[in-house]
Amino acid sequence: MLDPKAIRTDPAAIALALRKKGFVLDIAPIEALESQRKMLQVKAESFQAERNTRSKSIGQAKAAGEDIAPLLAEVNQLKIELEDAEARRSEIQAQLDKILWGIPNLPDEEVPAGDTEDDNVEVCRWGEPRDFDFEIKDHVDLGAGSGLLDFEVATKITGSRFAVMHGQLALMHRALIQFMLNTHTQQHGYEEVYVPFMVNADSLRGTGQLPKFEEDLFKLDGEQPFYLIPTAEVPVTNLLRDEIVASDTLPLKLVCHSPCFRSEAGSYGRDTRGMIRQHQFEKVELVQFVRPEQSEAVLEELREHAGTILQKLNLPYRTVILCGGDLGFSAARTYDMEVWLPSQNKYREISSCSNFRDFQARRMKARWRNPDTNKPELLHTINGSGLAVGRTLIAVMENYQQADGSIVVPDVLRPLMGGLESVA
RNA sequence: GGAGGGGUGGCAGAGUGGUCGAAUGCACUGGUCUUGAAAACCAGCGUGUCGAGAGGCACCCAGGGUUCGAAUCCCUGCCCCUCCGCCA
Repeated sequence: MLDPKAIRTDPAAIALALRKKGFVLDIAPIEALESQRKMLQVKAESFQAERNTRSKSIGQAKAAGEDIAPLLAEVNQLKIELEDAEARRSEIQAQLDKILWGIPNLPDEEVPAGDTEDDNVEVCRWGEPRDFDFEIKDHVDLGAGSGLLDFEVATKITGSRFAVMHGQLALMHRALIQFMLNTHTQQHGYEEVYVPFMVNADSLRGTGQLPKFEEDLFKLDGEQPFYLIPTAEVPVTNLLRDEIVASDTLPLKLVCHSPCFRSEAGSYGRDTRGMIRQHQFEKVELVQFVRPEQSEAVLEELREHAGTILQKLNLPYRTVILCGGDLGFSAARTYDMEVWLPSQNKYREISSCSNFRDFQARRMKARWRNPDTNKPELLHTINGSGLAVGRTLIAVMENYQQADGSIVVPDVLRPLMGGLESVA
């Protein structure tokens, strides 16, 4: 959520900044509702003040044994007026909230203009795509050849956009998770957390998936209105919802492995082949809570942490900064890390690292006590995948494939796979 | 699943429907004392919002309701605890 005060003071500037994200902010209704809200609030509060003092004097009169009937008659009219003003105020406030909770975060100055992913700007590149001297296969054919990756049986037991992995491939998938967690906890200073994979609506509102993107989520149909998490970002970031943390707990760096569940509504026909776009996938997520002045530097640091994984796996990748139109609802700035996929002859997203500034923190009231002012202030939140495990597995399969269809196990994974050198 | 008991400030823990935003203790911050520290003593110490300020308003799990007035009464939900049953 944006600072309502900022919207009040300079709505035109906010609207201009949001245009870069392709969001048209209609200022007039906000200003109209805001002025009504203010008027009604002042009115309602003065009625409340009046009621409070009168009620007190009734109490005193009663204690003194006086007749309170005339006082009661007086205050009755007041009560009716108060109820009316209060009802109108809360109606206006609800309308205002509906608008405010649906306004996306402001993009940073440095975010390039543009509408689609084609307008994203490459900022760096690492590694050289390998030259193959044989006809390459994609991960689907590689998996079918070895019998270790099966989409048909997943369709039978559940439906489309699911996969079943067997044997050594399932082992490699698990090793990747282990490798990522170990690296981030042992080398990058993150604390590992395990969290619920179902969350309530408040949590999803906090990080920004709700109220606008409910169709992207899987909602449970049981008695409890829970949702499956689309990313560990949701439960992990909400750890600090409604909390005020001491300054010496910052920066708080958390890493979490979780499954992620996405409905992929609206992406029919996209990436239908293979394991690129699934309803369920594993991800290792990095989340940091920091002092506001540190968030820019920490975003750079965090994307290096994600990059380290790709480098240790020796997978070629590039980093792009998302243009305004491609930027997510809650993000002020996002870098996508894209890994080289030989079968597609292009780079594909494998991590997304974003600075949300105080946008999520304001929605979830995540604060820290600033020792300089001794007042609670909003935190900044930063997160990124480190990495998407399913896509990392695809990248390893395709980049490490051999002419015979086997897959060489990357050096860093071997100790985690009982010394296995090749998956066939 | 059955039967009970609870949810109050960072923690512990009071609170006959009427100066209760809330006693008290601990913790914390500042000060006095001390060579220094501890102890003792004094003072301060929730969040949000409106206001230049004085101060107003709201918040005692959440949402409704009763009342002139609700932390206190009623309803619903959520959560926690104890016992029985069941269970990875």
